[in-house]
Formats: sequence, structure tokens, C-alpha cells
Amino acid sequence: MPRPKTHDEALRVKLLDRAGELLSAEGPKALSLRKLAADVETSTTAVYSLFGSKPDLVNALYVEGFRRFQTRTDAARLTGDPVEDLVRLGLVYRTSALADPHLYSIMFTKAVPGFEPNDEAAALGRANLAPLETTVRAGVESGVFADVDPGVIAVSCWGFVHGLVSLELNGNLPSEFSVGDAYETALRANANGWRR
Amino acid sequence: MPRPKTHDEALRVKLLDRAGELLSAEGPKALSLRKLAADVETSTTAVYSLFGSKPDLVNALYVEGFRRFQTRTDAARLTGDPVEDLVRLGLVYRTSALADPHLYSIMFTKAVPGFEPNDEAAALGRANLAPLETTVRAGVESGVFADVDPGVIAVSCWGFVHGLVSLELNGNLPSEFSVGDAYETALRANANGWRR
DNA sequence: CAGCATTGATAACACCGTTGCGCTACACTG
DNA sequence: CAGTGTAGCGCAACGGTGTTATCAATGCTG
Repeated sequence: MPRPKTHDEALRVKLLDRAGELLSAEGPKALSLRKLAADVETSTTAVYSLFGSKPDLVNALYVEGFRRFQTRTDAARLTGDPVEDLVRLGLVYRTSALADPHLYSIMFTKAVPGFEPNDEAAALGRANLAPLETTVRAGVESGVFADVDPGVIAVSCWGFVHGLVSLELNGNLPSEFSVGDAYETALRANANGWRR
Repeated sequence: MPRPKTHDEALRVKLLDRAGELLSAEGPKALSLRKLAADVETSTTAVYSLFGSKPDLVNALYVEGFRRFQTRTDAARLTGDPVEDLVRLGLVYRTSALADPHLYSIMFTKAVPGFEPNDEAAALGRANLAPLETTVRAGVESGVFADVDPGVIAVSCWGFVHGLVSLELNGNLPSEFSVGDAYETALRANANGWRR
């Protein structure tokens, strides 16, 4: 049997890809190291060589989730109008969450019981809030928003979109509720609430 | 060994109490049937006689969580002013969540992987939104809030408080962030955003 | 008072994450 | 280019999980 180079990158990627698939297809409960290893035709020990533990593997998925998030946020076309940009960032947030719902659940809702992001990953997570904070700060400084600590406004906006998206992903919303229509209306109301 | 009456209610309560304690003390990961049964000095099979399965036991905790929620909401002193009442309901929401954070995580964030509330429990959960919907509807009808489907406003408000509370409970907020101060400010901004 | 249904204790099953052991194929040294 | 140290990882085991088949003991019902 041929031997890969030190720190087999191909196997690492295969494990990560398959882990993402298992997660998306069947949820966190179905993401088991044994099934994962079997699907990739390796042993569970390989996961420990490459990642360290199951939480460490999930950490890699967490990082991947935020990478995708960042890509989408960077692609958002902002206008310079704080209210409008808050709405656009909110729409991107939901789009990203719906694109990878199970990654979202790892990133924000502790879907895998034992997992906590390591320091580096947590910092990456926090960095994803930068565009939101920039927009809010600009809005406060230009006098569009009320003279409130921009951190408060930013966290409030984040909580708002996170809450609506979580309820939607968890199936907590009434079934007759059409989120797509209501979401933008709510985003606008939220942004307007911070007007001076 | 003496035998209890059919359908031992005392044992049921003891199991439920201890399950709540385990959950609060160590989180969902530490809530195992075997440990639970050992702590109450019975066997795991008793749980299956009394509840049916682990998810069914969690369902009982879910119901208990909503019962407490309802009690606190009922005790809220509403004023009749829609904006003020929205703020008060929001404050009660956070107080309730912080009082029983692990119950909250079961009720709203799928903290126990295999668990889904049964129909009856889900209906109880939905019923807890009634005061919010009443307040919103009154605000729309009296012309304080914009002429938007009250369902949209209510879900939006719910998402807002749920999001902020989830972020707080998950430790996602920046450590220097003082939630207590910011929360009411944000609630007021949110409510004002829906003004006509 | 006899028979029956139900409770729940014992022990097994299948699965999980994790780890000690040991082999083997590579990477480095001379 | 040969020899050797070591890193990757397969095997098998350990202790844990939820769940269930078996079955003795018990309270209720006829």
C-alpha cells in the first residue's frame, strides 16, 4: 500500500468534505467518526492524527463556515447609505445561513454538544462582524443613526438577523409564515428604529 | 423491596427534577439516562416505563420550560401602551431565559440532538406567543404601529429577542459588552422601528 | 382468592468517542 | 545510496451511550 507524504492533505480534505456532507444530509447526530472514517475508507485513528479529536474536526468545519460567510459578505454591493446597507448585509446573512444551514448551526447554535471553537476560530468568527460594525459606525458618525454606542447597535442588528434566521432554520416559525416576504420588511423596520 | 402503585408519580417527579438539575449543572451532554437512573436509584428501564424514551423525557422538560415561561409572562404588568408593552415583554423574555438557560436551550435551540417536541408540546410553545401577538395587534389597530400584518411584526419581535438572548447564552457576545444596559435600549429601538 | 397486566431490575446489543499497541513506509542522516 | 528514526494510521480494546428482550415480582381486577 503506497504511503502518502507527511501530513496527508488529500485525506484531510476528503474527511472534511465527507463530514460536511454527512452533516448536511443527516444533521449533527449522524456525524460520527466511525461512519466518517468508513465512508472515506480509512480508520478512526486517521482523524486523530489529522485533527486531534472530533471537536477539533468540527472546528475545521466551523472555520470553513466562516470562510464562506466572509466570501459572501465581501461580495455584497454596499451603497454607502447606512440603512440600505444594513438591509443588504441582513439579506446576505440569511442567504449564507440558508446556503449552509448545518454549518450555520455549528457556527452559532452549539449544534455539536462537546464543541467549542478554539481561540483562532473564535477570532475569525468575530472578524466577520467587521462590515456590520463599519456600516453602523458610519451611520452614527454621519448622523443618520441615533447617537448610541455603535457596538450596541451592531450587536442588536446581529441579534436580530440571527434570531430570525435561527427560528426559521429550527422550524419554529408558523408553517403558513412566508419568511422571504417578511424578512426584508423586518430588516427595514429594524434599521429605521435606529434612525436619529 | 416494596412496590409502588401503578404509574409511580413520585418516581416520575424525582426523575424529572434530577434531569433538570443535571441539565442545569452540566449541560445537555451530561444528561444521560444511566447517570440519571443511578442518581435516583432506579434503573434505566424505569425511564422507559414512565416516559417512553430519552426524547420523551426531554419533551417533559420542554413542557416544564414553557410552563415557567408562561407563569412569568402572565405576571408581567402590561400598560396598554404597545411600545411600552413590547419592551416589557422583551424584558420578561430575557429574564425567563436567564433563569433557566438550559431549559431555554431545549425549548428553542435544539440542544438535545435527537429531540423534537411532540404535537401537544409544540402547541404549548406556540401558545406562549399569544401575549406578544395581542400586544402587536392592538398596536396596529390603534394606529401606533405601521399597517403591517401583525404576524410579521410579532415574529420579528420574537426573533429579535430570541437572537439577542441566544447570542448572550452562547457566549457569542464580546466579553466587554454589557448586555443588561444595551438590551432595553435595543428593545426600544426595535419597537420604535414599527411605529407608523 | 386466582389470574392478569404492568412495573422495573438484569443483562445484552449496537453504537459512540477515544486510546495503547505495533507495523510500515516514508524522510532524513551519513 | 544504505540505514535508521519516526510519523501516520490500521487493529482492537475500553468505557460510555440509548435502547430492548427477558422475566420476576407486584398490585389491580374478576
